[in-house]
Amino acid sequence: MTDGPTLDEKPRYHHGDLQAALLVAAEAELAEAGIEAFSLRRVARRAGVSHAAPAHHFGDVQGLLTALAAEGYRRFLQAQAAREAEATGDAASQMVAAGLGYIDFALARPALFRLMFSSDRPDYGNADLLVWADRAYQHLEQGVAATGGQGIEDLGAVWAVAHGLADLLAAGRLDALRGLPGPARDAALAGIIRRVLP
Amino acid sequence: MTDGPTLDEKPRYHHGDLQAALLVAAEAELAEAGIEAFSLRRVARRAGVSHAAPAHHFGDVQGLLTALAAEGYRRFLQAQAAREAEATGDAASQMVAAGLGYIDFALARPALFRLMFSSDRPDYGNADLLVWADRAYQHLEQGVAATGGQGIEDLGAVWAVAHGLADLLAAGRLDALRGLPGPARDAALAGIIRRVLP
DNA sequence: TTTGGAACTTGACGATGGAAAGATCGACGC
DNA sequence: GCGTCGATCTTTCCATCGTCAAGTTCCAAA
Repeated sequence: MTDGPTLDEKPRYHHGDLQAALLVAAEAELAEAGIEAFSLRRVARRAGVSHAAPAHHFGDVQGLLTALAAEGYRRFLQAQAAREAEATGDAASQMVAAGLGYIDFALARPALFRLMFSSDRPDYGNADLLVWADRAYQHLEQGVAATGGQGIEDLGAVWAVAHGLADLLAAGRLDALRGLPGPARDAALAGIIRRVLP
Repeated sequence: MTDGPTLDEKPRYHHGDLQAALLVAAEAELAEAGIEAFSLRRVARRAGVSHAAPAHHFGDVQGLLTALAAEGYRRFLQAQAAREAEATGDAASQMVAAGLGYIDFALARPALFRLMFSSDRPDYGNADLLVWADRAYQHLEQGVAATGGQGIEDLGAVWAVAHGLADLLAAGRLDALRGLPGPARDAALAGIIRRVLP
């Protein structure tokens, strides 16, 4: 990972760090084409490599999309952490912040969000993906517990609003809300999330 | 549409009602394969017709999926109406019932639900699809207004919980809730929905 | 320096969606 | 009854896709 290939190297037979380059290319492809038009061969072209090269690192398309989804959950947690860092320390505010981070992520990377939450293509038996998805779930669980929530009903309520807002906004179904000026939008979303807190 | 072809007719060159037959086949294909593996040629085979036959009735895959999505919104409204008919007449109970119908639909036809809410493939410029999607939106708007809701925040709150619950449950992400015995599940879901009512 | 394995390429296969061109059929005018 | 014309459906062809098998290039350890 350290001292990777610089930009002005002459083309070599061995790429150097194809695995990472393919992930970058795949994310770009996903963002531009969406999951439903995602093409492995285009990803390979994007990375300047033959169409069969990805197989060696990821097995098949599913392998690549699985790795991408796992990476997605990592960023997903980062987005929530970023909002939480800006919020006051009480449990309710932290929970609201996590929800806003959830929504931030969906709006910033809608195709990746869809890959993670509305696609059959990643392999949810994969250990790495499971770990990161589970980490995201546990983060939610802890946040709900901190606000005094108990049981699946409290957890489901918080998850559902956050996820529902994220999914609808990312799909362009709640443009009246999305179109609000930044702070007003945040306030409106925060107000909605607060309604379901225990 | 009346006196359509009976089951025991000999195979004819002209199908009789291919348009309808293709929609039925397409829904089966969608339910079995999902959107991401949906194959137009398999739909044609299912309907006992050449792979190019659908083109004449729907143009291309997008046309067929668009028609399917429009049909989906019709059923979606029916599912909500069914729950509303069983509920008491006060506005809040009606709103909760609509939410339960929303969830019923997503659980009964997850792939169709995903086509309608998480796919780029239908053509949302299509007039028929727009009409039905809009009808569903208006139904929600009226329900929220009846409970005294005003503005995008009240509407967004109700839509988000219902949609979030539906999407997460359909994706198998809230199995602890889904696994509850029928009445207990309904009660839990109703409790969650009530939290966001104005 | 040799050599074995990892990284990558090339070429092939079956499946897909769409376009083009031909075959069949029903309905309407005469 | 008889054409004929447009709608319906089939056949054939093409580019693209994902995967597989076999070959090539390169690195690094022995």
